[in-house]
Amino acid sequence: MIKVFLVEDHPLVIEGIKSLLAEDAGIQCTGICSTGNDLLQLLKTQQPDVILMDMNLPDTNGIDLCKLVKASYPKVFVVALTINNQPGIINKMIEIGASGYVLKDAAKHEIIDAVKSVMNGQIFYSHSAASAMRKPDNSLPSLTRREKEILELIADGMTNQQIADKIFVTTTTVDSHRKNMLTKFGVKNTAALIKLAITEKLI
Amino acid sequence: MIKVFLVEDHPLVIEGIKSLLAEDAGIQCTGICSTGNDLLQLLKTQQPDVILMDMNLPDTNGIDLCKLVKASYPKVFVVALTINNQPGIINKMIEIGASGYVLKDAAKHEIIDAVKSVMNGQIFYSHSAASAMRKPDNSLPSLTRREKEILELIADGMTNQQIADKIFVTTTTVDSHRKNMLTKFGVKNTAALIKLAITEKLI
DNA sequence: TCAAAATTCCCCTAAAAAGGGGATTTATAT
DNA sequence: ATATAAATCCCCTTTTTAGGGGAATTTTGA
Repeated sequence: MIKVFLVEDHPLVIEGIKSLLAEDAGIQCTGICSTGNDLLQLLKTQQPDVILMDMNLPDTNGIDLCKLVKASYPKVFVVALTINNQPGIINKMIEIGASGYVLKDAAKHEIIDAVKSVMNGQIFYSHSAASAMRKPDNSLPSLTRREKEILELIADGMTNQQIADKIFVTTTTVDSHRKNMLTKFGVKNTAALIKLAITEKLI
Repeated sequence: MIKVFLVEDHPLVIEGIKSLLAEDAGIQCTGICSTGNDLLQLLKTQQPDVILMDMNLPDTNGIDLCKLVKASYPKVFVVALTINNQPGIINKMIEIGASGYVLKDAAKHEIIDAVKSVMNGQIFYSHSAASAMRKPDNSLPSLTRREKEILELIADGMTNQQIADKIFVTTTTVDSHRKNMLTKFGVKNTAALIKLAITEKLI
């Protein structure tokens, strides 16, 4: 019997997954919680074989939570659940020790497939996650700490001058970072940069 | 026996709602489809009492689909399902004839409550939808057709000049629209405008 | 039908961003 | 230790946007 924990904050999705898992006699859902903290508490008393973990939790994000879980319980398999298929995030999750990635638009059977596959030591990708990754070079450049900080201030409507005053650098520095970002993302102006940053969840 | 159609494209949410509805003996789910078109086809052969309708479908949006449904089948109650609680959309849906609005983070019982309430002729809001509306003046100005068109081009990185050439107006016209949007949303520059437009799902 | 909203267009100036070229000093990771 | 990346700073010019006025013509909804 495979024991599964479910970490998910949307009651409707919880219901959906519960009822899907219930259809398979070899799988038992032994724990459900809706926050990262709840999961960490629950893990102190019992460990499942597999954790189905939503990437967008109220108190944390999938990357950090997965890191924490794998650090303390390396033998527990983590399968990421998410609505957004960002190849960057998928790779990041696998890198830090997750065993699978299932998009919420996955077909019904894919949840059960995922649980069983990772128990065999395989890495499982749902059909749509796999196709998202197959797309040629979908990997975006990443923002440095400073760039992210500045980009967020730009998105808030601040000018180079205002940002410079706020973070105690000169305007040329801020402008350099801005131009750097335009170049590295291959966009022509700030408007396109902001759009890309938000839709790709860089900020 | 209340007959319910479910229009939803995420298999996991379908499962969740199906299993929730199955818990109530007075409700029967007589049709499930995942696109607006499928719903319109299905309605030709049979009409339910209530339609639970996701607002984000692959081929259409909730507003348009609800309009179409209510135009042909005014006696069918429509309950909107959504993950994002935008007070503007909530009001719009009720305005065009929907009978309820349930957020996907609603508690389990709220789906069944919603179905039963609207059958009694009431307007039903899930707890979180209701609290979203109670927030003082959360309503954002809306974009006109032209403004939306131009804003999308701005977000794609085009300058006033390039947009003007594309839509066959002068640059001053494009600039007027841009400035209008800055004013009506109370933001200082285009970067902040794009951020707001994307996060509020205006484009 | 008729007022309100949307769309279009023009003037002006000042401020900000983009595009080009560099260069130096910290960090940081192999 | 030492390349590599990140962060800082400077020059220059041109383009674009912002901020301040208006005003005419369509559309559209009540």
